[in-house]
Amino acid sequence: MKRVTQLGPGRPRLEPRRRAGQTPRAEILDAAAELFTGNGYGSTSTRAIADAVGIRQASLYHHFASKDDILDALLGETITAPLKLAERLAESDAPAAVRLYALARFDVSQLCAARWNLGALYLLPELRGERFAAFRARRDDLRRHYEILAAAVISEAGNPTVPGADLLPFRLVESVINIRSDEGAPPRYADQLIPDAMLRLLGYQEDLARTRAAALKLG
Amino acid sequence: MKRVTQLGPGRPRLEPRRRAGQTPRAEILDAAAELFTGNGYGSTSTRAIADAVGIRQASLYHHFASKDDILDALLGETITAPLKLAERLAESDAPAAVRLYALARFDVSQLCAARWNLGALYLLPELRGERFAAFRARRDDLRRHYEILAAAVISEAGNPTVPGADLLPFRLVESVINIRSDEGAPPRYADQLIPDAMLRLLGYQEDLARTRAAALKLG
DNA sequence: ATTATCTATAGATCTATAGATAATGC
DNA sequence: ATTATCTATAGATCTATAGATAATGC
Repeated sequence: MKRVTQLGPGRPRLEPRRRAGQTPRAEILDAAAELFTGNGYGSTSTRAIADAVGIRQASLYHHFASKDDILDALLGETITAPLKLAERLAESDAPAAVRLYALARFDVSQLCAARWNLGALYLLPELRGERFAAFRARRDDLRRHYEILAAAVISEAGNPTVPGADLLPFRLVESVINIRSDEGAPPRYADQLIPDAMLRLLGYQEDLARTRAAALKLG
Repeated sequence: MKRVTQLGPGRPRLEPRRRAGQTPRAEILDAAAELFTGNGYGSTSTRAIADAVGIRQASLYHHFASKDDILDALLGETITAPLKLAERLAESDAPAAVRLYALARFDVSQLCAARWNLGALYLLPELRGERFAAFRARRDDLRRHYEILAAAVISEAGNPTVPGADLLPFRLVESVINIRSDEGAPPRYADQLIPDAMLRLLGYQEDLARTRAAALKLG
């Protein structure tokens, strides 16, 4: 009879599988995400991660060369999809407000729906090092996409607005991370509240329901 | 001749003073703030703090019982002044928009001017524990002051706005922390950009220059 | 043969305590 | 006497490596 703990080659584990994920790599990432967001990155030991997976501490090193590599893999996952959408939207000829709405809505939905609030790790001082330069560059890219779209919305709307307002849409999206962290859950209807709020802030006066509908077709 | 390293009783240090602060306690807090915001909380050892101050690791324990106590003292400092102002403004009979403007402007100015970007520590998962319950309660208080003022602005302005918008002023203030972290410096004129933006978001249509002037008299 | 795990451990930390020492201040 | 520092160290970690073992798959 086949044991549920055994999915392929390799010496069997002493403990049954207990984490989300079909591969050891996915199990490790799920456990690390829970611990990093729950107890802190620097305060989480490789032993704690291994214990949460149900393997020995040394076995982690078969899948990741270091704790940094685990963090990098987790952060990378969060940025790939929105960045890809941003690049696709940059090619679109839809109005800037519709494209910004689509990007923000997608990004907010992902931040709300994710199993763990990984966005809370973006402010980690540990990310300053060379090790995470590639991650920072991709995140900067995403931020620039927001700023370009925001500037275009301001210009297309043609209404007076606060100078520097183009910085704020990206930060409004990030605010979902803080709300989720403080209140234990994302705000209700965040995927509507945040995009609506950012367009109003940019001086956009058109009908938001229509803009939203157009954005949904783009996404 | 009196040595500069000696400010009072106690065995002399082996190394000269080098940190901001007139007391050992202040020197330790300054060094810890630099390291916590630069390298991460969990990744900063008590030895690293002591080295940055120029004392022995064990000497820290004469001033703080644990690393947690150092973090708590740092966080407490950041919240005291804005909370005090919020309590004073709650008594005022000025229009809600003026009071919200005054609070946000003060809070943003402090976040921008602070020697270290301590706000970046607010998302630390380490703060979830019982140890930091008092800090969390004070921060929740401040957040509620923002939400009450924001709801009052929406109601006084009487213009249509996005449902849930009352959550966002507090988050716009926090965005200064993220901008400072990502760009290395606070946004120019943040103390005007952020309060202006939040009032517009709440549907406030009056003249912002006049509101700002009234807020400055209140502060 | 390849893979994923295991056991064992080296060497480097890290936090916190005990107790000595060298100033000031009464 | 009081204070702030020092030296020394116990005991508990923590990361990463070396090498053995027990599966699968060809």
